[in-house]
Amino acid sequence: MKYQKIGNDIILYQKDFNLDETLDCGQAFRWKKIESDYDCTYKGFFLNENLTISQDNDRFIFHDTSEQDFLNKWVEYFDLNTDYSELKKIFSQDETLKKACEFAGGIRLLKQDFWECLISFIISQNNNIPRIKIIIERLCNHYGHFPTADELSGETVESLEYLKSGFRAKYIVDAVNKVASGEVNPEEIRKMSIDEARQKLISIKGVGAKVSECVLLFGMYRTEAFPIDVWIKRVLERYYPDGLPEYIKDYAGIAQQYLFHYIRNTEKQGS
DNA sequence: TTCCAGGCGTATC
DNA sequence: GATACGCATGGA
Repeated sequence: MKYQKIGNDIILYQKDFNLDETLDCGQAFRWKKIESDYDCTYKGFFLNENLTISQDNDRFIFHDTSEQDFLNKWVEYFDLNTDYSELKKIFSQDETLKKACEFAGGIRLLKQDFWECLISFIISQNNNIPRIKIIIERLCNHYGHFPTADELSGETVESLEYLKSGFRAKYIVDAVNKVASGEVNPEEIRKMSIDEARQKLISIKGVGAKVSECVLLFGMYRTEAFPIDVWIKRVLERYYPDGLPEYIKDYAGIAQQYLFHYIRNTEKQGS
């Protein structure tokens, strides 16, 4: 990893990384694109650490970031110690995945917070990405940050009405209750086999196969997790009637990100 | 007006 | 165990 400290910024040169593809592909919901003189600039959060990050080709600027924060937080969050060239080489043995990797090869899997992912993907069900972002933003504005399970523990369906999250409010309340009480414990889930972890997560009302898979993939870096939503269902029916290739298994979730972005952005145009 | 959105719970067979 | 349907909300 090649980086240098210049003034208050960290400058990183990095391949296989594109901010638009990574921060606006439906895996994280708290990044906003802002105007700048760079190719693009995003402002957002990991937990409640905020960051403004810009990109010019393979040059990245972590604005107002100490070397310590960069190394301890952001290198981890953006998964910068993983060799995505190597992953894409493995994926590209498959024709469809090869196209997906070529279409948006700058996607990286963000190592997000478990709790934030749990709430975010409960909100995501039968919902669209712009509206998911708005609901999460209302929640964060209300508390001044993304609230913890303890902070939310007094909330009810009625008190959450301002979120306009519809039928999902009762699911948020159940997730809060189960996590705040310790019935669902992230540190225990982290040690479980993936099947045990799925079972545990599904015990929360409003968490089913898809949401639990997203929480494991995005919130616990379980790269073998493979969320199947309406788009991935289409990919599987069209390109993988006999199942996914065995060699992607350990990183199926990362492959899923390339496939999700590919089908969603090629199909939208009505091709 | 109707349809749809990174699904899930419930009823019914 | 599989399948059908309702669900809050808001944009297209």
